[in-house]
Parts: sequence; structure tokens; C-alpha cells
Amino acid sequence: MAEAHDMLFRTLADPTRRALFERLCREGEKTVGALTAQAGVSQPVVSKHLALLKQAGLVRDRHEGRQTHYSAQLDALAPLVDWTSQMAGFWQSRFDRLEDLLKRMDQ
Amino acid sequence: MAEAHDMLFRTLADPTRRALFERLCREGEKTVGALTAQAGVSQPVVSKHLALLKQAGLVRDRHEGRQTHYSAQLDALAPLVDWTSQMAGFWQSRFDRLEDLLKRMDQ
DNA sequence: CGGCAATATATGTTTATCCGTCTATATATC
DNA sequence: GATATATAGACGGATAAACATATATTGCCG
Repeated sequence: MAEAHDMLFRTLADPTRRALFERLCREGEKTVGALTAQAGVSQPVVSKHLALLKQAGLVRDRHEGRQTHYSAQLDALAPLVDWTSQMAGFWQSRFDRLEDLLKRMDQ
Repeated sequence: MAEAHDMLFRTLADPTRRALFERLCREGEKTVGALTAQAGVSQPVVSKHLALLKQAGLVRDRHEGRQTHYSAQLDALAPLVDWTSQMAGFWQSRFDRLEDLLKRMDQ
């Protein structure tokens, strides 16, 4: 049962990796070189993190000449939103049932 | 810069721990014993995970006699929602700026 | 063609973190 | 004294992050 949530949480749990993703969200498409310049880690490491982000569907790559441009793929956050609202939903429905119960007890 | 996001993502990244939280969301308040019975791991491990969840603000505990009841604390998911919408917001604003630019170029 | 630039990928290694076990033990509470 | 939970220790194993380095690939350019 290793679902999408699992990979998402795991992928975003690493600070270096999440920082890369955040930068792509803030600043839009960036080349590996540009990302490496401010990532504080070596280029191979950046490439590896980008590969993982891509595997999780969080980024897309676009080749242009000898450069690769990466950009955030926001749709990939949907499972995260779903999960969150599902959790909130469970809570809410339990709350509703409680309210319901109290209402019936009141009568 | 180890913010709330960091702890949240890290805490929810572990499947066992996330499963505990999900169960508390779905089924409401549970004792450690009840959680242990279906967690597939030993009681000390369950207690440790609960302690981490509590540290992240994701659960609350309530002592009743010799039992401890845990319940999900949904407010703790707020930073997660904030982060997500922030990322979406960055994306959106970049999109807006692009639209703006195109509009001006059109004139 | 030759060579440099940008990136991906593979290696070997080190280090660190984390999860789990089992086994206490401390602390309440019943 | 038995029960429920928390906490701690020693331990093993898995995972993962980082380094450094090397190399393969591809594209650009002279």
C-alpha cells in the first residue's frame, strides 16, 4: 500500500529537495546550473534530487540545447490536498455525528 | 530555518506514524492499547510515534485513569495547507504576471 | 573533427538518521 | 499486585544524504 501520499510526503520531507521545489514554484523554470549555483550542494546531488522530484511528478523537465529546464508541476500536489481534506472530512463527519447525537438526545 | 513545514513533512513521512494519525482522524479518540492492537508494532514503538506526533502538534493526549487517550489535532495541518496554497499562489502570480505581460504586448 | 559546456548517471565511501526489535524500568492507577 | 503507559538502553538493519570522482551523453562552437 505504498500510495501517492507516501511518495509525496517522503519526497517533500527532505529540506534540500523541498527547497528546490519551492524555488521552482517561486521563480519558475530554472536550469540545473542555476539551481546548483544556490543549492549549496554539488551538481550530481541536485540532479539526483531533481530526478526524485520528477519521479514523484512534482517537476517537469524540458530540454533545450545542452541545458535542461525544470519547472514545478503543481498538479502533483493534488493528492496532498486530497489527503488533507479527507482527514478534515473524517473529523468533520465525526463532529456531525456527534452533533446529530446530541440533537437527538435533546429531544 | 527548520520551520513547522519541516517537522510536519518529516513527521507524516513515516507510514506507520501517518497510519496512526489517519486512524485517529477516522475513528476519533483512541487509547494507546487500542492503537497498539492494530498497529503491527510493539507498544513502546507506538508510544514513541505518538510522542513525535504530539511534538508536531498533530495529536493531543488526555489522561483518564491509567489510560491515555489520543486524538487528532486537525489545526496542526494548517501549515501544510498554507504551504500548499503558497506554492500554488506563487505559481498563480507568475502566471498572472505572464498574462499581464502578454496583455501589454498585445496593445 | 576536436574540444568545451551542461547534465545525467554511476561508483565507492562516509556519516547520520531512523525504525524496529527486545528488554527493562518508572509511574501511575485500579 | 496487576494494568496501562512512558521512557530508556543496547542493538541491528535499512535508508538516505552527502562527498568526490569519473564517465557518458549531448549540444555548441571554432
